[in-house]
This record gives sequence, C-alpha cells and structure tokens, in this order.
Amino acid sequence: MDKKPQTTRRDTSLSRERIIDAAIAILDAEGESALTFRTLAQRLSTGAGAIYWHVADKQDLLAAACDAVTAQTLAACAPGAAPEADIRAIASGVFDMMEAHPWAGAALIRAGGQGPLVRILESLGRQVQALGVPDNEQWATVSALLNYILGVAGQNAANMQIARSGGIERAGLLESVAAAWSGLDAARYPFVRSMAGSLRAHDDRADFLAGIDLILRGIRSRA
Amino acid sequence: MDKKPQTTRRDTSLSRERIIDAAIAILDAEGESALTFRTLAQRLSTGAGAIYWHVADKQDLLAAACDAVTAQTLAACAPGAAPEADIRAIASGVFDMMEAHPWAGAALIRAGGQGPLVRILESLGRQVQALGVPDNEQWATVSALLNYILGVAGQNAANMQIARSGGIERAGLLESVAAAWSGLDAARYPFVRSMAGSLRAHDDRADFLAGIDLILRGIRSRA
DNA sequence: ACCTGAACACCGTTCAAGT
DNA sequence: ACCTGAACACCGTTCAAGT
Repeated sequence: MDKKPQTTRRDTSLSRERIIDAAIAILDAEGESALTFRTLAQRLSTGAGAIYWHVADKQDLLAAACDAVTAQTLAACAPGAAPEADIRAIASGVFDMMEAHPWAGAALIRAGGQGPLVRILESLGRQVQALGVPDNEQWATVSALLNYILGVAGQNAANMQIARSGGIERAGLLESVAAAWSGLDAARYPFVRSMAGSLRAHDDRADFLAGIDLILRGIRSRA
Repeated sequence: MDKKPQTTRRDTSLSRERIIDAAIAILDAEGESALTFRTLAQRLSTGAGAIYWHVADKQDLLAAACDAVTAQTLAACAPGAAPEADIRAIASGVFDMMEAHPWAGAALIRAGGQGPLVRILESLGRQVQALGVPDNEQWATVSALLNYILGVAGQNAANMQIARSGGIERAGLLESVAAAWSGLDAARYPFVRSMAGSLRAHDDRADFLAGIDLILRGIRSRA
C-alpha cells in the first residue's frame, strides 16, 4: 500500500467548494473588506486568476458563501409541530446566522431573488400555508416576514461593519448611538430622545423576536 | 448697478451643499457605481482632493446625500388626522423616495443609527405614540415598522442594481426571476414555485403597503 | 481542462504645494 | 482657509502563456 507523504500538502485540487469554504473563513475572521481575490488566492496557494475558473466574479462568490451558510442554518431548523413556532425557529436561526457570520446579512440582501433568499422563502412559505392563510394572501404575508427579517439583517450587518471599522465593540457602538440620541434637539426629536434609554437596555434578539410576534399577530387577526 | 457677466460661471464657491447636490444628480442619473470622487470633482470643476475639505469620506458623502432626500421626503408627509393613515403616508413616502432614488435604499441601511434613520424613526415614533401603544412596547413596535421598511428598501436597491448592471428593465428582471422560480425543483421548492405567478402579477407598491397594514393589524391587536 | 501571474483599468485617500 | 493634482496603495478582472 502507498504511504501518504509526511508533509501536509494539498492533495485536493482547487474546486468551487474549497474556494467558498476559504472565503467563508476569511469573511468570518476578518470581515467583508478582507475578502480579496489576492488574499484568497494566497490562502489557497494559487494564482489570483485561477479562482475565476470556478467562480464567475466576486458577487457570485459572496452569494455562494451566503447560500452555503443559509442552507446549513435552515437544515438545522427542522419543521416541528406548530407553524407559528416553526416560523419563530426559522427567524431565530437566521438571526443566529447573522451573528455568527456578520457579512451574511449584506450578502443576503444583495443576492436578489436567487439562492439564499429562495431557501428562506420556501421555509417560511410552507409554514404560512400551514397557518391557513388563503392563497391570495400568502405572497403578501410571506414577503412581510421576509422583508422584516432582511431589514434586521441589513441593520445588523451595517452595525457590525461600523463597529469593526471603528475598532469598537457592539456594546460600545450601542452606547455611542444612545448618547447621540440623548443629545438630539428636544424640540425636533422628542420621540427618538425618549428611546435612548430603551436602546441602551435593549436585547437585540428579544426585540427581533418581538417583531416576529407582532407580525404573527397581524397574520392571525386578518379579516 | 453691476451687471452680471454674460457667460455662465460658477460664482458660488465649493460648499458641502453643492457637493451633495452634485452627488445626488450623479446617483440619480447613473447609479451608485458612477459616483466617483474623480467624476464628482470634474462635474464641479475642481480637483478630486478638494472635496475632502467639505466631506469626511465617501461614506459621509453617501449618508449626507441620503439624509437630504430623506428630509425632503418626510417634510412632504405632514401629519394629518389619524395615526394609522400617517404611518401609511410615511411608509408610502419612503417607498416613492426609493423609486426616485434607487441608491437611497442601500445608503439608508448603511448609514446606521444616524441621520436619515433618525428622521424616519422620529416620524414613525410619534404616530406609534398617538396610536396609544404603551411606553414599554413603543420601541419594539417602531423597530418592527422600521425594519420592514428597511428590508423592502434593501431589496429594491438590490433589484435596481441588478437590473441596471444587466441592462434590463425592472419588468424584465421580475420576469426572469419568475421564470427561475417556475423552473425550480418541484419536490424541494413547492411553495416558491407556486408563487412564481403571484410574482409576475404583483404590484410592488401595493404589496409593500399590504405589509404595512399587516403590521398595523398586529399593533392594533396587541394583548 | 485547468492553472499562473503579470498587466490593465480603475478606485478612495493623502499630502506637499500653491493661493 | 481653501484648493490643486500628482502620487500612493490598493482593488476586480483579463488574458497570453503555460501544463
């Protein structure tokens, strides 16, 4: 039998999957701005141009990376008994995904009506059907849920990027926004000023799920 | 009295406002990718570096441009009689803003908890208060509305950019997504497949407002 | 078929030098 | 105080040339 060589060496050749995995590793560790065809090629011990054989362009790479983490996330949310609980579980899973992969929120939005979005749409849609929403209201219902989730995803991604580029923690960013809100003109921004305290004390995840529940209540009480 | 010179010439010096106006003009006419410090400087008959005297960096420029169109939009949504109608009017105004300035959706999200977002938050917040939502639920309620609007904004911006880069019209993009959905595996994506027709026939604006109404119903029926 | 890596056509941003 | 514009340090992408 042939012996494997002692020195670790790349016995797998370059493939789309290996490229996407390496991209995810870079994105998770150093953020979206660190993902470069040059650094990616270096990490894979290859030339920058080689990547283009397996991947159309940077947008394709980002969409594929996002699709991979989304598929993994949704696979972990196996449908249970009650549709409402399942919707909460899916939303919750997507929220956790965005915390683990802060770049995924932005990628999710930019991917358009393809790939990762279709997966989420399918998962949510089945539960909306199970909820008994009539055919002609299903689209509006699902897209309300989806757009809410995407909005949170986008905000999360933006905050993460601001925090990273400023070298601040998430908590520090929240505090600085709360401070900015407290300092607003009392005559022009009474409401936002009054919300500074809530912002300081709030729990991202709890607020996110509260929004999902609000929408679920709206679905439940349809005419 | 002194006569104005016949030849049109720049009598106003470079200012932050003039820069932002020029940026908005470029963004509206040619999209986000066309906004470059070089083209902007050329349009203003100045050097590329001069802009940095009035603007911190590109993100600041984009945020300021977004803030300008947002302020204009919200000023046009004067509060009327019923809070629910006002919330619909604000949402509607933001939707129209995104149609007129497709880049504003992405900028809105990236701006974080500052500038334009604060304006929208304030407008929505007052109406939520007027709706009689108790203090400890106001934040969750407003952020549900805001995140939904931001989600639509992000999707819209992404679609516009895909359409522009592909040289397709909005209708053509919709059609191609619908076709892609129809072609999905029937076993794995039954729901999305069944929605292809709804997508083809749908009205962006009506669907958006249907989502707002869904959330309003949820607010109305809180425990 | 797949990989290499130099080269191209850009970017945002800086900064000495001017007025 | 404000403006100039060349220069710097990057990008994504292409493509002749290799295996």
